[in-house]
Amino acid sequence: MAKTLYVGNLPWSMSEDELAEAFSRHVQVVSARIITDRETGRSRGFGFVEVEDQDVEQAVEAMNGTQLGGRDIIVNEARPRQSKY
DNA sequence: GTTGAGCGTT
Repeated sequence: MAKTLYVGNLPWSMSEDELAEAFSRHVQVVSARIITDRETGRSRGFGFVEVEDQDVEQAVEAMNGTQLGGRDIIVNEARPRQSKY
C-alpha cells in the first residue's frame, strides 16, 4: 500500500524526476507528480509524492523543511483527493 | 523572461 504526500513551496523549475530522486534517497518512492497549471502548463510550485505506507513518517521527517532546489519545502500527508468508491 | 499561498486530472 502507498500513501500520498503533499509537497509545497517548491521552486518553479522543480521537476517530477528531481522530486522523486530527492525522496528516493530516504524512502521508496512509488510515484511523484508535479502539479502544473492546466491552462498554461507551468508549474504551480507544489506536487505530490506517493510513498509506501510504512515510509510516510520517515519521508516527512527526512524531507519536511529541508532545502530542495534552493527552497525549504513543505512535506505533509496529502488530503484524500476524492473518494470515488 | 512575470508569481509564492496552497492540496492534484481522468
